[in-house]
Amino acid sequence: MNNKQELPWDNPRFRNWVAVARACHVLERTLAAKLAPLDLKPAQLDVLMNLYRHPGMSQHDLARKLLVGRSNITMLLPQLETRGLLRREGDEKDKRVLRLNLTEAGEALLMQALKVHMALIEKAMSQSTPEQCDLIGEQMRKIADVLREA
Amino acid sequence: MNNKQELPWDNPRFRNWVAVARACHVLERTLAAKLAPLDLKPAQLDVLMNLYRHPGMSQHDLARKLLVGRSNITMLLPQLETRGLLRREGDEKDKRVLRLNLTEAGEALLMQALKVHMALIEKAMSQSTPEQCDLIGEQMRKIADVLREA
DNA sequence: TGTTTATTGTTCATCTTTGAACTATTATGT
DNA sequence: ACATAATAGTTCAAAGATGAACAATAAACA
Repeated sequence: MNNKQELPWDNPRFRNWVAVARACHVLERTLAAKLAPLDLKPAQLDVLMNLYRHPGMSQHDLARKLLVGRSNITMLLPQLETRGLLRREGDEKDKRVLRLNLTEAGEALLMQALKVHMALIEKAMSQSTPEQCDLIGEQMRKIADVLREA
Repeated sequence: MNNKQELPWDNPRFRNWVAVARACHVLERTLAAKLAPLDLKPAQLDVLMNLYRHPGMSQHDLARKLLVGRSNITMLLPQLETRGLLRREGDEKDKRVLRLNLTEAGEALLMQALKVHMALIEKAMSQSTPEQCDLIGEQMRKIADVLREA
């Protein structure tokens, strides 16, 4: 009666993915700790990074990039706007959308935070050779693609 | 004056790690959706999985395994205990600790949830050859080790 | 033994995240 | 043009996660 399916823990794919998830979790927590002195959280850093790379993007686009709901963005932005790290200005052609841009201060803080983030990732990824590192990135991009259609 | 450090996005390690983080995030969200019919969240599944593998573990040990605070466990368990998925019974030798065990129902639900989880991971990891998959797991375990000392 | 220090689990206040309902605006189709 | 759909952003209540402070128990050690 006991449906003794092959136990996942005997499956390499399962074990290896668990390792991926754990590594992600640990790095995220570590990043949060190292970012604390800048009074910045990982989620906020993600916002700054995306605005730097895509100036003038809308909140909707930002939410999609970050894989979170729009309401999350609405709650997240005021903190950063009040601190003078970004500006929200209405689009002239479409009065529904708000265009987002980093301020000088925002860009400056981002650069500081990126040093921290970068150092952490260096530490993590320097465990691998450049070839291994690229292979990992490539496979992960495939995974994200394949799952987004699921 | 502008400290134009090498921009992270030009750095393969950075780009590749971002891919890892995204893949994790997408899989987590997808898992949450697929687990909804079982009225189970990823965090709860993590609990059941750990109790299955380590019967009788304490809340403290569970928290460490899951990389969360003890209070998190305290808030998480009553839901599962009320549903009859696990039992908490005091250790006789050390009256501080509570020993955790799955019930029959908990084990049954776990098996169902594992099918879902496993299918998702299969889909994700089947993008890679077994060798690539093992390499990924190996590197990720290294990363987790190296960061936990950070 | 008796006192101090550590450990386990809980409580509580706070902060995030989430999704559904809502408003305002634009697009679509007849 | 007009009615209907879709879209951008907000609000709100509920659920989750976090860390500090706390009670009970155990360990260390003088």
